[in-house]
Amino acid sequence: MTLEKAFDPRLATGETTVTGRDVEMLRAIDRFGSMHRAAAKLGRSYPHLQRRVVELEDEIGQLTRRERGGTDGGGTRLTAEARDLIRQFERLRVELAGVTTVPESIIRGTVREQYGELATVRTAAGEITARVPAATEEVEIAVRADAVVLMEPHSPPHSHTSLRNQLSGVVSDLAVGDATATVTVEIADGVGLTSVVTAESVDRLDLAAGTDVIAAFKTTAARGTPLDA
Amino acid sequence: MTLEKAFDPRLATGETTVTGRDVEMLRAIDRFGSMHRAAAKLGRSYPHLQRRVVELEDEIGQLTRRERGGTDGGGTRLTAEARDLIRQFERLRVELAGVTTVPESIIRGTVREQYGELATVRTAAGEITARVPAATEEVEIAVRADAVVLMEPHSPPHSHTSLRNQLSGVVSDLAVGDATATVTVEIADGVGLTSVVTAESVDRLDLAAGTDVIAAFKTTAARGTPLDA
DNA sequence: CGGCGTTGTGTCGACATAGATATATCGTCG
DNA sequence: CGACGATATATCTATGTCGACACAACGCCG
Repeated sequence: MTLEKAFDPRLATGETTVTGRDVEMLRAIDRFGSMHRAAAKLGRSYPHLQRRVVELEDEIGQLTRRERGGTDGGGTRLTAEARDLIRQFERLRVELAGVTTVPESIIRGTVREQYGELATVRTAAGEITARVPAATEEVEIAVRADAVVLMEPHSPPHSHTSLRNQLSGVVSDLAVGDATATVTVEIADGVGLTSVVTAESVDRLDLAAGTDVIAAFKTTAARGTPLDA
Repeated sequence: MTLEKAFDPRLATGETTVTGRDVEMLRAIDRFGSMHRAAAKLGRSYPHLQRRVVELEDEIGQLTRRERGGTDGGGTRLTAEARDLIRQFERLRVELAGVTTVPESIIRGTVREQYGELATVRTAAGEITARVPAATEEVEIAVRADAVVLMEPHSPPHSHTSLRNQLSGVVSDLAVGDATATVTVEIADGVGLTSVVTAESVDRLDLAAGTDVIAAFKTTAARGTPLDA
């Protein structure tokens, strides 16, 4: 049974929350120039759509310029604020989609020391510093593959960067795609760390199954979730 | 009007989707040992809760061991699969929450060349390679602050890493918190790139307002969203 | 054997959501 | 002044969700 990650993005303000349906509605109004045609194209009723527009504007401010009468009977156009709203929502959707799309690596460990929102965690691959909620012992550390940097093993020590977790390992799996490649580095027995890099980086770092590499990631990119509770 | 990013996590399988409410229900069953008490504590009706458990099990497989009769009247316990499900959901929630919590930097640009899912984009801060949907011209590139690596400017060139975007700039803002710090680097006039690093990295890299630094991020961590549409 | 606290069902009604329908209003044009 | 196509609004109805209530089945115990 494979469970797929999914989500519903929302933009919330005290009272109302803007949903994907609302954004779809605004897009349709923008494209078709009137709420009537937007409602028709979306297959939803005009009265509810119209009320929703008013409701949103009561909360968020003017989103449309609605005019009735005139040679074409009138119509509705979006304001710049509405377009900003759409862009903001789209960015959120893309960012959230990244979470469900990008592979993540899970490393179990036990918390050694906690510093505010950070902690050092002992794992099979050595000590890792990560974001960990307070007062937890056993944790799972999750690292997104697009946050894992691969480095040549014999390069000078990278002490002058903010990459605090640097784990040496061996490439155990390499899937080169169109323009990107998914690389899994075994950093300890049975512990893999997956990274998504450009195909160009695969060439530049001379990566292949069996290659020695250093997999690095920032403390703030590693998130621990409690295992107990 | 500030709109807060929000989301509803889900775990989807062909037919049913597991919602936060379902996970909360499983947690309550686990804690109180019976569906009746779980329903009471959650303030929801037993029949619907019970039906939902059966419905979920029909889709996902056995989640509970339900027993009736006996000295204590029976009760319901979770299976290991149910606990896995809860953990998986919690990880998703944490990852998605990261998106709404971590600051992101937005850089506008125009696509120069597209390679599959990647593209080089001309921006005010120079060329940047990023993930960009096909057939778009004007884009906004979003980079999460926990994916931005800070490096000393005079260190040897980091050509032996998978960090393809390396932009030099000046620290324009520095907010040191409990254990982490939010650093904004001005990489061009009016273009800021925000990074969240550990307080220790601030010391190690000797960061302060006005310091020269290199801000780097992976191509796969930069996501473009179309501006036109 | 009856009591108890469960799990398992069936059914009803309250409530919110959304489409369907009807009507009023508005402003330009022929 | 009437037609047209849009906005604005009231109201009815279908639908789905969920709590409320009722009742059967189960299995151990006193």
